[in-house]
Amino acid sequence: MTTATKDHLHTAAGLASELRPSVMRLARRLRQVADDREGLNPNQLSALAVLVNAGDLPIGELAAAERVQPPSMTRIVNGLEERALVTREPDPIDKRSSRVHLTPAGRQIVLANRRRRDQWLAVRIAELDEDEREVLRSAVRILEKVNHA
Amino acid sequence: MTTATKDHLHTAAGLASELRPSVMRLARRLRQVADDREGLNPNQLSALAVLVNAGDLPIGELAAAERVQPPSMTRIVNGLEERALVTREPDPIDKRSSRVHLTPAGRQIVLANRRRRDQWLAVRIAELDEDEREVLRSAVRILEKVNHA
DNA sequence: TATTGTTATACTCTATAACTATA
DNA sequence: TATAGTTATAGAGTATAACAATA
Repeated sequence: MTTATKDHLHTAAGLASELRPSVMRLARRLRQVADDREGLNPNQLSALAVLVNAGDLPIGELAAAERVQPPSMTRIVNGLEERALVTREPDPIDKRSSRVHLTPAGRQIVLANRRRRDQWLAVRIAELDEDEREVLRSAVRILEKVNHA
Repeated sequence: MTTATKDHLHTAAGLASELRPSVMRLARRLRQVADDREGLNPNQLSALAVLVNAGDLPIGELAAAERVQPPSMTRIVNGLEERALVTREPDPIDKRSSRVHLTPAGRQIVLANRRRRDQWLAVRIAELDEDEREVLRSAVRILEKVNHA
Protein backbone atom coordinates (compact mmCIF):
# COMPACT_ATOMS: atom_id res chain seq x y z
CA MET A 1 0.00 0.00 0.00
CA THR A 2 1.42 3.40 -0.99
CA THR A 3 1.66 6.28 1.45
CA ALA A 4 -0.78 8.28 -0.62
CA THR A 5 -3.38 5.52 -0.42
CA LYS A 6 -2.74 5.14 3.29
CA ASP A 7 -3.34 8.85 3.92
CA HIS A 8 -6.41 8.59 1.79
CA LEU A 9 -7.78 5.79 3.90
CA HIS A 10 -6.83 7.52 7.09
CA THR A 11 -8.76 10.59 6.04
CA ALA A 12 -11.71 8.46 5.02
CA ALA A 13 -11.62 6.57 8.32
CA GLY A 14 -11.68 9.76 10.34
CA LEU A 15 -14.57 11.12 8.36
CA ALA A 16 -16.42 7.80 8.61
CA SER A 17 -16.17 7.74 12.40
CA GLU A 18 -17.66 11.25 12.53
CA LEU A 19 -20.32 10.73 9.90
CA ARG A 20 -21.57 7.39 11.24
CA PRO A 21 -22.86 8.58 14.64
CA SER A 22 -24.36 11.74 13.11
CA VAL A 23 -26.31 9.76 10.55
CA MET A 24 -27.41 7.10 13.02
CA ARG A 25 -28.53 9.66 15.60
CA LEU A 26 -30.60 11.55 13.04
CA ALA A 27 -32.17 8.34 11.76
CA ARG A 28 -33.05 7.33 15.32
CA ARG A 29 -34.76 10.66 15.97
CA LEU A 30 -36.63 10.48 12.69
CA ARG A 31 -37.89 7.03 13.61
CA GLN A 32 -39.12 8.29 16.97
CA VAL A 33 -40.96 11.22 15.41
CA ALA A 34 -43.21 8.89 13.42
CA ASP A 35 -44.46 7.18 16.53
CA ASP A 36 -48.10 7.39 15.47
CA ARG A 37 -48.47 3.63 15.16
CA GLU A 38 -52.23 3.47 14.56
CA GLY A 39 -52.27 0.42 16.81
CA LEU A 40 -49.86 -1.44 14.51
CA ASN A 41 -46.68 -3.13 15.68
CA PRO A 42 -43.33 -2.29 14.05
CA ASN A 43 -43.39 -5.28 11.72
CA GLN A 44 -46.83 -4.43 10.44
CA LEU A 45 -45.80 -0.83 9.75
CA SER A 46 -42.63 -2.04 8.09
CA ALA A 47 -44.51 -4.51 5.88
CA LEU A 48 -46.81 -1.73 4.72
CA ALA A 49 -43.77 0.39 3.85
CA VAL A 50 -42.29 -2.44 1.78
CA LEU A 51 -45.55 -2.73 -0.16
CA VAL A 52 -45.56 1.02 -0.87
CA ASN A 53 -42.03 0.78 -2.23
CA ALA A 54 -42.19 -2.56 -4.06
CA GLY A 55 -45.87 -2.87 -4.99
CA ASP A 56 -47.95 -6.00 -4.45
CA LEU A 57 -45.95 -9.03 -3.35
CA PRO A 58 -46.67 -12.70 -2.56
CA ILE A 59 -46.42 -13.63 1.12
CA GLY A 60 -43.15 -15.47 0.59
CA GLU A 61 -41.38 -12.54 -1.01
CA LEU A 62 -42.74 -10.15 1.58
CA ALA A 63 -41.42 -12.46 4.29
CA ALA A 64 -38.00 -12.56 2.62
CA ALA A 65 -37.92 -8.77 2.24
CA GLU A 66 -38.69 -8.38 5.95
CA ARG A 67 -36.38 -11.21 6.97
CA VAL A 68 -39.06 -13.14 8.82
CA GLN A 69 -40.32 -16.67 8.21
CA PRO A 70 -43.46 -17.22 6.10
CA PRO A 71 -45.65 -18.26 9.07
CA SER A 72 -44.80 -14.99 10.79
CA MET A 73 -45.71 -13.02 7.68
CA THR A 74 -49.01 -14.90 7.48
CA ARG A 75 -49.76 -13.59 10.96
CA ILE A 76 -48.66 -10.06 10.16
CA VAL A 77 -50.75 -9.96 6.99
CA ASN A 78 -53.76 -11.42 8.82
CA GLY A 79 -53.63 -8.50 11.22
CA LEU A 80 -53.36 -5.98 8.39
CA GLU A 81 -56.18 -7.67 6.47
CA GLU A 82 -58.48 -7.54 9.53
CA ARG A 83 -57.92 -3.78 9.65
CA ALA A 84 -58.59 -3.51 5.91
CA LEU A 85 -55.11 -2.13 5.25
CA VAL A 86 -54.27 -4.87 2.74
CA THR A 87 -56.14 -7.48 0.71
CA ARG A 88 -55.04 -10.86 -0.60
CA GLU A 89 -55.40 -10.88 -4.39
CA PRO A 90 -55.43 -14.45 -5.77
CA ASP A 91 -52.72 -15.10 -8.34
CA PRO A 92 -54.58 -15.92 -11.57
CA ILE A 93 -51.81 -18.27 -12.74
CA ASP A 94 -50.66 -20.05 -9.59
CA LYS A 95 -53.60 -20.96 -7.39
CA ARG A 96 -51.37 -21.71 -4.40
CA SER A 97 -50.29 -18.08 -4.21
CA SER A 98 -51.84 -14.69 -3.72
CA ARG A 99 -50.40 -11.22 -3.76
CA VAL A 100 -50.66 -8.90 -0.79
CA HIS A 101 -52.19 -5.66 -2.05
CA LEU A 102 -52.31 -2.29 -0.25
CA THR A 103 -55.70 -0.63 0.24
CA PRO A 104 -55.80 3.17 0.06
CA ALA A 105 -56.05 3.24 3.88
CA GLY A 106 -52.90 1.12 4.18
CA ARG A 107 -51.00 3.33 1.78
CA GLN A 108 -52.15 6.43 3.63
CA ILE A 109 -50.66 5.24 6.92
CA VAL A 110 -47.21 4.89 5.36
CA LEU A 111 -47.43 8.19 3.51
CA ALA A 112 -48.70 10.01 6.60
CA ASN A 113 -45.74 8.73 8.63
CA ARG A 114 -43.34 9.86 5.93
CA ARG A 115 -44.99 13.26 5.83
CA ARG A 116 -44.68 13.57 9.59
CA ARG A 117 -40.97 12.77 9.47
CA ASP A 118 -40.41 15.14 6.57
CA GLN A 119 -42.17 17.95 8.38
CA TRP A 120 -40.16 17.46 11.55
CA LEU A 121 -36.95 17.57 9.54
CA ALA A 122 -38.12 20.48 7.36
CA VAL A 123 -38.66 22.66 10.42
CA ARG A 124 -35.09 22.03 11.54
CA ILE A 125 -33.70 22.59 8.06
CA ALA A 126 -35.60 25.84 7.75
CA GLU A 127 -33.67 27.13 10.78
CA LEU A 128 -30.34 26.71 8.95
CA ASP A 129 -28.54 29.25 6.76
CA GLU A 130 -28.97 28.99 3.02
CA ASP A 131 -25.26 28.05 2.78
CA GLU A 132 -25.84 25.15 5.11
CA ARG A 133 -28.84 23.97 3.13
CA GLU A 134 -26.71 24.08 -0.01
CA VAL A 135 -24.13 21.83 1.67
CA LEU A 136 -26.87 19.38 2.64
CA ARG A 137 -28.23 19.37 -0.92
CA SER A 138 -24.80 18.36 -2.19
CA ALA A 139 -24.45 15.86 0.62
CA VAL A 140 -27.67 14.10 -0.38
CA ARG A 141 -26.23 13.22 -3.78
CA ILE A 142 -23.05 11.91 -2.18
CA LEU A 143 -24.93 9.88 0.43
CA GLU A 144 -26.93 8.27 -2.37
CA LYS A 145 -23.64 7.36 -4.06
CA VAL A 146 -22.50 5.75 -0.83
CA ASN A 147 -25.83 3.95 -0.45
CA HIS A 148 -25.62 2.45 -3.90
CA ALA A 149 -21.99 1.38 -3.61
CA MET B 1 -46.86 33.82 7.26
CA THR B 2 -44.90 35.98 4.79
CA THR B 3 -44.15 34.84 1.27
CA ALA B 4 -40.44 34.83 2.03
CA THR B 5 -40.96 32.49 4.97
CA LYS B 6 -43.22 30.31 2.88
CA ASP B 7 -40.60 29.94 0.15
CA HIS B 8 -38.06 29.23 2.83
CA LEU B 9 -40.16 26.42 4.18
CA HIS B 10 -40.86 25.09 0.74
CA THR B 11 -37.16 24.85 0.04
CA ALA B 12 -36.56 23.23 3.40
CA ALA B 13 -39.41 20.77 2.82
CA GLY B 14 -38.03 19.68 -0.52
CA LEU B 15 -34.59 19.17 0.93
CA ALA B 16 -36.03 17.34 3.94
CA SER B 17 -37.89 14.86 1.77
CA GLU B 18 -34.65 14.07 -0.09
CA LEU B 19 -32.37 14.00 2.93
CA ARG B 20 -34.65 11.83 5.08
CA PRO B 21 -34.62 8.66 2.95
CA SER B 22 -30.88 9.01 2.26
CA VAL B 23 -30.06 9.23 5.94
CA MET B 24 -32.45 6.43 6.91
CA ARG B 25 -31.16 4.10 4.21
CA LEU B 26 -27.54 4.65 5.21
CA ALA B 27 -28.38 4.10 8.89
CA ARG B 28 -30.18 0.87 8.02
CA ARG B 29 -27.21 -0.43 6.06
CA LEU B 30 -24.82 0.52 8.84
CA ARG B 31 -26.97 -1.39 11.31
CA GLN B 32 -26.94 -4.47 9.10
CA VAL B 33 -23.17 -4.36 8.72
CA ALA B 34 -22.70 -4.78 12.46
CA ASP B 35 -24.72 -7.95 12.53
CA ASP B 36 -22.13 -9.84 14.54
CA ARG B 37 -24.39 -10.25 17.55
CA GLU B 38 -22.18 -12.57 19.63
CA GLY B 39 -25.37 -14.41 20.56
CA LEU B 40 -26.85 -11.28 22.14
CA ASN B 41 -30.31 -9.94 21.35
CA PRO B 42 -30.78 -6.33 20.21
CA ASN B 43 -31.71 -5.09 23.67
CA GLN B 44 -28.64 -6.61 25.23
CA LEU B 45 -26.38 -5.03 22.60
CA SER B 46 -28.16 -1.73 23.03
CA ALA B 47 -27.79 -1.80 26.81
CA LEU B 48 -24.06 -2.39 26.43
CA ALA B 49 -23.84 0.61 24.11
CA VAL B 50 -25.62 2.82 26.66
CA LEU B 51 -23.11 1.76 29.31
CA VAL B 52 -20.19 2.60 27.02
CA ASN B 53 -21.64 6.08 26.45
CA ALA B 54 -22.98 6.87 29.92
CA GLY B 55 -20.74 4.83 32.22
CA ASP B 56 -22.00 2.65 35.06
CA LEU B 57 -25.72 3.04 35.78
CA PRO B 58 -28.22 1.61 38.27
CA ILE B 59 -30.73 -0.84 36.81
CA GLY B 60 -33.55 1.71 37.01
CA GLU B 61 -31.73 4.38 35.06
CA LEU B 62 -30.59 1.86 32.48
CA ALA B 63 -34.20 0.72 32.10
CA ALA B 64 -35.34 4.32 31.63
CA ALA B 65 -32.60 5.02 29.08
CA GLU B 66 -33.66 1.96 27.10
CA ARG B 67 -37.38 2.64 27.57
CA VAL B 68 -38.12 -0.76 29.08
CA GLN B 69 -39.56 -1.60 32.49
CA PRO B 70 -37.20 -2.48 35.37
CA PRO B 71 -38.13 -6.19 35.40
CA SER B 72 -37.16 -6.43 31.74
CA MET B 73 -33.84 -4.77 32.44
CA THR B 74 -33.22 -7.19 35.30
CA ARG B 75 -33.54 -10.01 32.78
CA ILE B 76 -31.34 -8.30 30.20
CA VAL B 77 -28.63 -7.62 32.78
CA ASN B 78 -28.86 -11.20 34.10
CA GLY B 79 -28.07 -12.45 30.61
CA LEU B 80 -25.14 -10.06 30.26
CA GLU B 81 -23.84 -10.96 33.73
CA GLU B 82 -23.94 -14.70 32.93
CA ARG B 83 -21.72 -14.00 29.92
CA ALA B 84 -19.40 -11.89 32.08
CA LEU B 85 -20.03 -8.78 29.96
CA VAL B 86 -21.20 -6.73 32.96
CA THR B 87 -20.99 -6.97 36.75
CA ARG B 88 -23.31 -5.60 39.44
CA GLU B 89 -21.34 -3.29 41.71
CA PRO B 90 -23.11 -2.73 45.06
CA ASP B 91 -23.81 0.93 45.80
CA PRO B 92 -21.83 1.69 48.98
CA ILE B 93 -24.40 4.24 50.16
CA ASP B 94 -27.77 2.73 49.18
CA LYS B 95 -27.82 -0.98 49.86
CA ARG B 96 -30.97 -1.48 47.78
CA SER B 97 -29.17 -0.47 44.62
CA SER B 98 -26.21 -1.56 42.55
CA ARG B 99 -24.60 -0.13 39.46
CA VAL B 100 -24.26 -2.10 36.27
CA HIS B 101 -20.60 -2.03 35.29
CA LEU B 102 -19.07 -3.03 31.94
CA THR B 103 -16.31 -5.62 31.91
CA PRO B 104 -13.54 -5.21 29.33
CA ALA B 105 -15.18 -7.98 27.29
CA GLY B 106 -18.50 -6.14 27.28
CA ARG B 107 -16.89 -2.90 26.22
CA GLN B 108 -15.00 -4.69 23.48
CA ILE B 109 -18.18 -6.00 21.87
CA VAL B 110 -19.57 -2.48 21.50
CA LEU B 111 -16.29 -1.04 20.27
CA ALA B 112 -15.81 -3.88 17.81
CA ASN B 113 -19.25 -3.28 16.33
CA ARG B 114 -18.52 0.42 15.97
CA ARG B 115 -15.20 -0.36 14.34
CA ARG B 116 -16.87 -2.71 11.92
CA ARG B 117 -19.40 -0.04 10.92
CA ASP B 118 -16.72 2.62 10.63
CA GLN B 119 -14.61 0.40 8.42
CA TRP B 120 -17.48 -0.43 6.10
CA LEU B 121 -18.25 3.27 5.74
CA ALA B 122 -14.59 4.27 5.43
CA VAL B 123 -14.13 1.99 2.42
CA ARG B 124 -17.03 3.66 0.65
CA ILE B 125 -15.85 7.14 1.60
CA ALA B 126 -12.36 6.36 0.32
CA GLU B 127 -13.87 5.74 -3.11
CA LEU B 128 -15.19 9.32 -3.28
CA ASP B 129 -13.41 12.40 -4.65
CA GLU B 130 -11.67 14.68 -2.19
CA ASP B 131 -14.27 17.37 -3.04
CA GLU B 132 -17.06 15.03 -2.06
CA ARG B 133 -15.35 14.17 1.20
CA GLU B 134 -15.04 17.87 1.93
CA VAL B 135 -18.79 18.29 1.43
CA LEU B 136 -19.44 15.41 3.84
CA ARG B 137 -17.12 16.92 6.42
CA SER B 138 -19.15 20.14 6.30
CA ALA B 139 -22.37 18.15 6.35
CA VAL B 140 -21.38 16.39 9.58
CA ARG B 141 -21.27 19.70 11.43
CA ILE B 142 -24.65 20.67 10.04
CA LEU B 143 -26.22 17.30 10.86
CA GLU B 144 -25.00 17.70 14.42
CA LYS B 145 -26.71 21.09 14.53
CA VAL B 146 -29.93 19.45 13.36
CA ASN B 147 -29.51 16.66 15.90
CA HIS B 148 -29.15 19.07 18.78
CA ALA B 149 -32.04 21.32 17.73
C1' DT C 1 -42.00 -34.78 -5.94
C1' DA C 2 -41.46 -29.74 -4.99
C1' DT C 3 -43.45 -25.43 -3.61
C1' DT C 4 -46.78 -21.84 -1.47
C1' DG C 5 -49.01 -20.82 2.31
C1' DT C 6 -51.47 -22.03 6.75
C1' DT C 7 -52.07 -24.33 11.24
C1' DA C 8 -50.08 -26.32 15.56
C1' DT C 9 -46.85 -25.86 19.06
C1' DA C 10 -42.95 -24.32 21.75
C1' DC C 11 -39.88 -20.60 22.89
C1' DT C 12 -38.34 -15.81 23.74
C1' DC C 13 -39.10 -11.45 25.36
C1' DT C 14 -41.90 -7.91 27.57
C1' DA C 15 -45.10 -5.84 30.90
C1' DT C 16 -48.00 -5.70 35.18
C1' DA C 17 -48.54 -7.12 39.82
C1' DA C 18 -46.85 -8.84 44.01
C1' DC C 19 -42.98 -9.25 47.04
C1' DT C 20 -38.29 -8.35 49.61
C1' DA C 21 -34.97 -5.43 51.45
C1' DT C 22 -33.60 -0.97 52.52
C1' DA C 23 -34.32 4.24 53.03
C1' DT D 1 -44.44 5.02 54.00
C1' DA D 2 -41.68 5.18 49.74
C1' DT D 3 -38.20 3.30 46.67
C1' DA D 4 -34.79 -0.17 44.09
C1' DG D 5 -34.80 -4.31 42.47
C1' DT D 6 -36.42 -9.18 41.90
C1' DT D 7 -39.78 -12.91 41.23
C1' DA D 8 -44.25 -14.66 39.39
C1' DT D 9 -47.37 -14.74 35.81
C1' DA D 10 -49.70 -13.63 31.60
C1' DG D 11 -49.66 -11.68 26.92
C1' DA D 12 -47.67 -10.66 22.34
C1' DG D 13 -44.79 -12.19 18.74
C1' DT D 14 -41.46 -15.35 16.41
C1' DA D 15 -39.68 -19.75 14.68
C1' DT D 16 -39.75 -24.77 13.58
C1' DA D 17 -42.45 -28.66 12.26
C1' DA D 18 -46.34 -30.69 10.26
C1' DC D 19 -49.95 -30.23 6.96
C1' DA D 20 -53.11 -28.92 2.76
C1' DA D 21 -53.53 -27.47 -1.82
C1' DT D 22 -51.49 -26.85 -6.11
C1' DA D 23 -47.56 -27.02 -9.60
